[in-house]
Order: sequence, then structure tokens, then C-alpha cells
Amino acid sequence: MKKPYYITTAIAYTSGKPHIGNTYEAILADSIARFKRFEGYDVFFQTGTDEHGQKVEEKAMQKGVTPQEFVDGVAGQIKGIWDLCGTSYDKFIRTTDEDHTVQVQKIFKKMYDQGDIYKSEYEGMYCKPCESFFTASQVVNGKCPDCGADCVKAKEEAYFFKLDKYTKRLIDHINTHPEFIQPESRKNEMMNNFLLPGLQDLCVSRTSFKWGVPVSFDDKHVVYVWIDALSNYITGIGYDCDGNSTDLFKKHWPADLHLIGKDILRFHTIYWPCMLMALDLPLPKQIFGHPWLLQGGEKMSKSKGNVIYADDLAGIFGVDAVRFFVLHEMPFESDGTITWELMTERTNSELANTLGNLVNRTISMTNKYFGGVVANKGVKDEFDDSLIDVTLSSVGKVIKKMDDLRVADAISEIFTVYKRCNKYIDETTPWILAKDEAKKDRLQTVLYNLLESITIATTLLKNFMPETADKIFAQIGSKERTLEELSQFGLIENGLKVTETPEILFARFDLNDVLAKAAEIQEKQKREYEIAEGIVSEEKAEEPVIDIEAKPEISYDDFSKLQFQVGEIIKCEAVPKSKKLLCSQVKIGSQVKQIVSGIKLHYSPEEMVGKKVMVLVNLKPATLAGVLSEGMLLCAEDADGNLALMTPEKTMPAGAEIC
RNA sequence: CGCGGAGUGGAGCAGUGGAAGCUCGUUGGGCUCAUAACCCAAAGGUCGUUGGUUCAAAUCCAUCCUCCGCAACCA
Repeated sequence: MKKPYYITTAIAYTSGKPHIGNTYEAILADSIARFKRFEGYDVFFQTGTDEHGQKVEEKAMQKGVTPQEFVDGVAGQIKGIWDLCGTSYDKFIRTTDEDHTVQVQKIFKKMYDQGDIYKSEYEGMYCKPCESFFTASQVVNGKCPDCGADCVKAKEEAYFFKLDKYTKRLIDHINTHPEFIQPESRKNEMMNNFLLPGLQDLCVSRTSFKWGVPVSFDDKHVVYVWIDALSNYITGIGYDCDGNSTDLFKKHWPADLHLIGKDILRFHTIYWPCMLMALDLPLPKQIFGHPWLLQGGEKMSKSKGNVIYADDLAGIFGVDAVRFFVLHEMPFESDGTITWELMTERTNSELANTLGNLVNRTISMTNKYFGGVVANKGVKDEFDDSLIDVTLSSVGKVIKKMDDLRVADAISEIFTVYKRCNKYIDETTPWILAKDEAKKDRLQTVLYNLLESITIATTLLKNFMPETADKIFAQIGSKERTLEELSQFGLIENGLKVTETPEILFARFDLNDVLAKAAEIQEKQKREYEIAEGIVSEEKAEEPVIDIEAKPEISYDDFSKLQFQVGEIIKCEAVPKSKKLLCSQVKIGSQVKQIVSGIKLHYSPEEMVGKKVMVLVNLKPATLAGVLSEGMLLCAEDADGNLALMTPEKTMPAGAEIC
């Protein structure tokens, strides 16, 4: 029977589109999953989305959609990017999946029943405008770090998970399982910072927002992120709290590898193991906290407009170039860098020059000298052994590197073979052999050896760059090998025919072209961000202008007859039996006027209240739809009839004259 | 003295006690099958500072400097 292998990524939070750093994790996990399959493991690869929480609730409200609609959109976007990048997940779990939420409720209840979870109060600094709690360390001089308002000490009812009960067991486990936390340097961080000083109990429920899994026995509370999100690793493969877990779960738990960002290592190496102990489940075998991919040395952020997205990169360079970059350029322990310049340079040198050109020149020569026919004539030379040795020995080296999760080094080993092939061409000088009819068999053998080496290396490459590998096999006409076959050199059968028209695998990119495209992308991104944050209006760029019929000129005296004032809407309701009318009570100075306006299609009564608007005050009162109107609210109207109330650009008191 | 990580040729990185390496870039040369690609060679580093351990230190210890991350309910 095949040995099982269960690998997961962290589930991505659905607050927005994932950038290349998030995508890196999915691609990294994918390459490991593919390699394990290649090695003959029965692999289950799970990824997905973490969809609950306050931030999602807020973002959804901003957009005017329900949280479910919002996460459906973002989850689709995330899945789309994972798919685009060719991640071969077996399951994409969403924390809003019903089978997941049911289990989360059961897990919570079980922990509560057995005394691991208890009800208490959370005390912290509370900011009223933000409706948020902050820790003492987050608060700046007693002010809210977000909005700057004063924070007050406040209490909130909450459930807590008892961590200290399991701390000692966890410390022992970490000490006796050195491979548990990877890279090892992170282990000390966790031990010294958190475990050894002693753990505070973990807050596992909230009452301040609603978008979460409800606590089944206390509907004021929703399950807070940890129990909800972390348990995806077991619910996704069919864990059941009541003992009816699926065969899939029995086969694959404990997980072989949780692949996560280093920023959430604490949750995975401390909270998650404690939770598993409470459920009496074995701990995952290994947790790998990978470093971050940084844009030009700094963290990516939307407001800086320097976020690089996988789909933008793939649009220019192609999916496999992106996979190659993130897999090959990331250091093992420290953060890696991605810039458009680096991406261009790497793609040109490694992919276009070393690999693409090698395949292209080899096929070209085979066509030129032998009409595309491949054959091993067995005429050896002094250079052959070294080529064969480098090729065959690469297999073991790649496996060794992958065992240590050294993906970047594994890819380097494969490229060592391609480079050796290029050197072999120079050593054997096929173009000189071709001039001598007597050396034809030698020439054909040289080309055979090249194609054989390329086939072997590309079989390994397929785990990291699946599309490219398939293209190469298609062009050569050879087939990918099994792991067992990789111990032999010379499996291509005589008579194989390469393609007559080799396509360029990777075109070289001109840096200036790339930078121009990048600038375009970043400009667009910045604009989208500003629109989303309401900094600029959507129509700002290329805004259509409107021409209206000109009215006769008036004198200043004519103008001064009109009295405009700022009015504050203190009450507003729809006018019954009317399609368009809203009736507002408008505070102007010390008096309140009733004004009816035809803006119901554009403003709801609720959003009207509190607005400061421009009012024509001395208009003769009139009755509209049976309701008295003592003035007029001024609006701008565009060609489509959309209305926008005129409001003062700075805060002004009700009654201020507009002149 | 909060905790942790990092500092290696122009750039990006490997290298945890025993003759300073890799890729890119630069310079020179070779070659012409190929995507101005490929191959060879050279230049370029007091391995952050200062001290210590050792026959031997980029590597271990100490000190200092600089940068970065984390600091516990911001997912």
C-alpha cells in the first residue's frame, strides 16, 4: 500500500485579493505535494479560505453586500489564482462550509463540556468609535491606534481555552521532536517567548461581531478565529467529534506537514497542538514556517501601490516563470525579494537562456542533421561519462533536498543538469562533427545523450514547472519517466522523432517593456485602492463632461435674491404613495423647515439623516404630493439622471450662509 | 538591559571549525547548432566592529554598531 502524505497550507483570509507572497505558499505546497506523489506517496493536499471575522463583516458592509456574498466573491478570486498557478490541491476547504461549521460547534461544545473552555471576562482597552478592543501594548498614550480617540478600560464576556493544562506536554513534545518546528531557528523563538514564560489562556469567542460560527449553547457568542480556522485541518478530511470520522481522516491524520507563514507560527505550534491534545488527537508531524516574499525589501501594501499579484506576473511572464521565481529565489530561512527587475533577469537568464535555448538548439540540430530522428549509435567519447554522471546523480540530490524541504536547492540541482548539457554541446562541437561524414554516428549519439539528459532532468522539473515540462516532452517526443526509471540512462528508443517546429519555451523580456507594463499595472492598482477606500471617486479619470443649454445672463442683483444656507437633516421619511419623494426635516439655524425632494431613488431616508446639505431657503413654499415643502435641497445631476447632494467640503454649522 | 533573526565581492544568496563559493552583472577570449543565446577565463571580498577560545574562526564565545521581524484577542 502507498504511504499516505497529508500536506496543508494555511487557509487564506478572505479580506481581499491575495498577493504574490500569499500565492507563494500555495505554490510551495503544491510543488512538495507533486514531488511526494512522484515519489509514490498517497498524497492529500488541502488548502482553502478562512472566511469569518470582524474584518470580513466590515468589508462586506462597506461594499453593501452580505458577508456571505462578500466571501463567496473573494474565495472565488483566491481559488481562481490558485488554479491559475496550477496548484494541485485535493480539497479546497472554506470555513463557511456546513460540514466544517457543524464540527467547529461540536468541538467547541466538547471542549467546554470537558472543562478546557470556560466562561470569563476579557478586559482590555476599548475604543468606542471603532467598537474594538486593544491590548495595553497597542494603545498609544491611552488613544486608539486606529482613530486616535480615547480608549477606556472595558470588559466583555468571553470564553477562554485553558492552555496551561497542556503546556508541559507541549514543551516535552517539542524537545523530543526536533523536526516538529521548522526551520529550527524558530523553535527557540517560540520556547523563549511564549512557552517558557507561561501562557495566558486563549480567548476563543467574541460577542462584538456576528460573522462567525455561533457557539451552539450560547448564541450571544461566535467562535473566534482559532478554533474555527485551525480545525480546518481535521474537518477538511472528515474528522467527527463524536467518533464517526471518515476513512480519509483515519488514513491521513496526523498531517505530515503544515506549511504556513512565519507570522502565524505561534498559532500552529502552540495553540493548535494544545487544541489537538484537548481533542485527544495526535499532533502533526511537522510545521514549517516559511519566510516572506518582500517587494523590494519592504512589505507589500496596497496603499503604497507596490503589491505584486500572481496573475499580473503570470500575464506577462507566464505561470511557470512565476512558479520558478518564487520556488527558486526564496531563501530557506530569511525573507526573499521580488521586484519586476529581478523577475525579468531570472526569467531571461535561467529560463530563456539556459533551459529554453538548450531545448531549442538541441531540437534544431536533430532536425538539421538527422531529419529529426533520434538514435543511439553507441559511439562514446571522453565527455559522455561526465554528462551521464551529472544527470543520473542529480536524481538523488533532488530527492535529498526535497526531504529537507529545500525546494530552491532542488531546482538548482535540476538546472545544473541543463547547464551541463550546454557545456557538453561546446565540448562535443556537433557542428564540426557534422562536416565529417565519418563522424555521423558519433554526432547522432551526442544528440541522443543530450535528449536523454533533458528528458531525465525535465521529469524532475515537472514537479515544479508542470506546463513547461509537458511542452518539452511534446517537443522532444519523449515521455516523462517514473522515479524507478530515473536510475537508468538511455531509455529513449531509437527512431524517436522530435518536432520539426520547436516553439520558443521562454521568450526573453526587455526590461524596459516589463517596467512599462508594471507601471501601468501599479497605476491601475493604486487607483482601484483609492476608489475602494473612497479617497477619490470612481469617475475621476476620463470623467465624461456634460453640456447643458445655456440660460440668459443674470445680474448680481438677480443672484443676490437667492438665499442659500447649510441645512442639517435631522429627520427623513419617504412620502407615502410617491415613487420619488423624500420628506426631510432640515435644521437651518434655529428653525426647522420641512422640505420635500425627489431623490428617493438615490438616497434612502436612513442615509439622509445627519447630512449637511445646500438648501435654497427663500423659495416660495409649495405642496408636493399633498405634503408641504418649504425650500429646496440642491443636487447635481448627470446625464443619466443620477443625483448627488451638494454638501460643504469642510464641516460647517447648520444655518451657515452660502454665498 | 523585552524576545528573536540578519549583516559574506556591484546585486541576489550558499557556506556552522580545516585552503572564501554560486547565480546575475562587468571585462577579455572562444564558438556559431541556438532565443545577441552557449562555452572558457579574469577582475572584484580585511566574510559589520572590537576583543577572546583554538594548531586552525565567515563558522564558537563576549562586546558594540546597523537593519528587520515579533511583543500575546489588530485574522
